[in-house]
Amino acid sequence: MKRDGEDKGSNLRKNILTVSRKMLLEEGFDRMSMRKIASSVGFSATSIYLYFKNKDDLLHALIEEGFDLLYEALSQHPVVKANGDPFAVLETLCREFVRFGMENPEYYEIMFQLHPKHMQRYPVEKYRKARRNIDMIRHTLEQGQQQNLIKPHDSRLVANVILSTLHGGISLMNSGRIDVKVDKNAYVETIIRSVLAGVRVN
Amino acid sequence: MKRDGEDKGSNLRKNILTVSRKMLLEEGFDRMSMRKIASSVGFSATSIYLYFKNKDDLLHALIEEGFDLLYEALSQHPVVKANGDPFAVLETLCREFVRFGMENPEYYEIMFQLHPKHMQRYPVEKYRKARRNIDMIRHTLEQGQQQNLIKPHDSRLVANVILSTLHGGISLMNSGRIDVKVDKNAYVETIIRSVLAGVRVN
Amino acid sequence: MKRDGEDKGSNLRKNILTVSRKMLLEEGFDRMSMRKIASSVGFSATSIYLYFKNKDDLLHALIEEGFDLLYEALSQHPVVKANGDPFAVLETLCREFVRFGMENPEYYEIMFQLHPKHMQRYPVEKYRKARRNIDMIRHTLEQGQQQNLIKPHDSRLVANVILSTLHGGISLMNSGRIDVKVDKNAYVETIIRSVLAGVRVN
Amino acid sequence: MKRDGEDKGSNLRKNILTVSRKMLLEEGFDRMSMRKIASSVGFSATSIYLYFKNKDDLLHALIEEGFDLLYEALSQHPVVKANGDPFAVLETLCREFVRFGMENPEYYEIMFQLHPKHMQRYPVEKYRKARRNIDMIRHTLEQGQQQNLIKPHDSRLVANVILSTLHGGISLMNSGRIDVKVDKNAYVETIIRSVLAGVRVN
DNA sequence: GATGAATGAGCGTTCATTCAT
DNA sequence: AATGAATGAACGCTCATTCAT
Repeated sequence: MKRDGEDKGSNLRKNILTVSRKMLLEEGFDRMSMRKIASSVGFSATSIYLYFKNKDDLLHALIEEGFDLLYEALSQHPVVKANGDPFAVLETLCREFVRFGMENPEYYEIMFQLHPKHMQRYPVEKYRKARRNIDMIRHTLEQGQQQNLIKPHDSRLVANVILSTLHGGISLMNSGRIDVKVDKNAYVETIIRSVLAGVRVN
Repeated sequence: MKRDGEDKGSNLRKNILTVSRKMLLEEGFDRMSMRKIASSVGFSATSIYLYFKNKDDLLHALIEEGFDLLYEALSQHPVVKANGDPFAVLETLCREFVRFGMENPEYYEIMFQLHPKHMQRYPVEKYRKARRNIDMIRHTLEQGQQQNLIKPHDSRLVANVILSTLHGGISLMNSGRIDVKVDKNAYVETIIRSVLAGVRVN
Repeated sequence: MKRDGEDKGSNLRKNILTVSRKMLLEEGFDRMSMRKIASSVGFSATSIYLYFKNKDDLLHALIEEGFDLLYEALSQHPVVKANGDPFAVLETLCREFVRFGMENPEYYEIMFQLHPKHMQRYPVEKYRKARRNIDMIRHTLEQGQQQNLIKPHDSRLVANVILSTLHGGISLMNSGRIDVKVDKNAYVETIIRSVLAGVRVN
Repeated sequence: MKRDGEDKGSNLRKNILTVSRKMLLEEGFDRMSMRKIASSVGFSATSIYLYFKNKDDLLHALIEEGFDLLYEALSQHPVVKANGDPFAVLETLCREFVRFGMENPEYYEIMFQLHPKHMQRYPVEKYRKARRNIDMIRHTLEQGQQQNLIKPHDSRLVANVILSTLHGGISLMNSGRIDVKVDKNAYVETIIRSVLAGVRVN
């Protein structure tokens, strides 16, 4: 039941992350405990500390994974890879972002909602991973601006505004704050269209 | 029967709420504990239970306070009371909402971010207070539509989308997820302008 | 909801006892709390202390009630009142005792099982009430002895033995320690018959 | 995986059981608390949970110990091991049972009086240990029946009745409900004799 | 006769973490 | 590389009781 062949070496680290992720997804962030993770991964509670300094450290690793996953989802999408019409790319980025957020609410929570108290200890170098995603949007905006498809505004600012618009939708959805009488699809669709409309050159 | 709140000018009850709010702001929701509140307010842990049935009850009282405060801020604003140009009213509502969110991050968190798990026990009658605010936006939209100033869309849907756009900005700001290189004022301004532009009849 | 006409005077005392008894029967002894009793009787928690010095005091009053009730059941039974054949009386006393114990398990518990810790403070004068019941058995035995129907043994001793035999049955039944495969009626019947057979002159 | 008990010669585990037993005796079951046990055994409250999953688990371990001890006392008695005259064996079993009950009131209470509420979580496999003891009585009865020494009644039923007769005596004695004027030895002796007389073929 | 305010003590339990091995 | 033993701190909550009014 415990260690089998695969657990050798620092595979344990990966196992811990996998289990944590699962627990995060299934039970939520604050129900995720070191003990439960340890016992679920088949090792003693102490062993986790061989791979993660403390709970925050593990948490930060999870966040990093989340940003990697998101980056993967965005950057590997065919439309994005094709790198054709900046507008189509932008739309894809938006849709993928929303999809990611709604399909991985707990991941999304630690990535974008987690209380700043936990972020103060977030290692600086890891912010880069978080920024990669917004940089994709920004980059796409700039391409569109060069082709006169997108309004010539400060791309950093606009990218952040786009992100926060999408975030608003995901966040309210995930925390059940959207009026039950509102159709979820229409809601998402409206948000995305409003984002695109906001930047498009008329 | 005590513990009902409204009745009685109980200072302790108010103190508890004040301290809780502060603790919420400074330490985040899940670090807010009954015991800490009690000791911080200078009473025994038991005493809190004279005024609040349990932690959720206290939490709900805080949320209610937040919605009252927000409603006050929105409904009492001169421009809103004047009830003139729907567009001006809408802009005011947006600005006030953002201001409220950024000036009261502690309230804002429990009002709009708190995990649904805690909302399950939220007394139904209090939902009305939460809805009052979005209804103001909706109502304004409808007035604008009648005057052909605002696009004729489903007002409920649009009101929710507006709210989530504003929410996205507030939320990311408050949780420190906005690029430090982005000017906060420009950021907020852009969001509000984009909201207004989105609904305006061209 | 609270006080109506009947509560005047020390009727409250009776109400408290009634409610306690109900709570005792429905929820068991250690779930019976002063607060719950108070709120259930419609008075403030403090009011109980006007009528009972403390929880033990209330408990002792309940025990006393129990013994009164038992005495009532035994002494008022037609067969007992008729005071005819001592054997018939003895059988009746046994049956009534068992019935009482099985129909009022929680009462029975505080009367006959409650941890001695609680009995140390039991006021001496109240022991008399407890003794009245066993004295009835004893008295019946002596009557039977005079008529040469019952073996001439120390009646006090035998009465106690009879009581403990019955008690054993009740106690094991009530605490679920009797083999499920044993028919409850046959079990009780056997016990009672064995008690009677044990004292009968052959 | 720890906390399984049998494995490991853990002193602490034994200490916990010893202290619990003592506390049970001195203060009664519902005054027995995990924290008091811990501090009495000289460890932190947390440590108990390294050896027992929870309070019920500890309780069940105590009960099990009790049944083991009782079984030991009964099955290892010379007369019982000799397995000669069923009547002598039966008498021995009765005497040993009573002796055990009176010498180990703390064990006895949880084994035979503890409120069923706590038995609901009692692991099924442990019921077997509880049954072993009554089965010895039953087995002896059957042997006696084969030799025409004991009345041919349903052995299961009779065994249960015998047990409850003995139990009644032990229980009332241990809870101080026996008239102080009754000689304890005569009392016990009478009970045992009445049990034996009840089953003997005349 | 009755209450509201308040408390100290206690409960079972979970948690992240440390340390010696 | 991994563990077992142990802990301090905390948590939400309930309880019997007191006291001033």
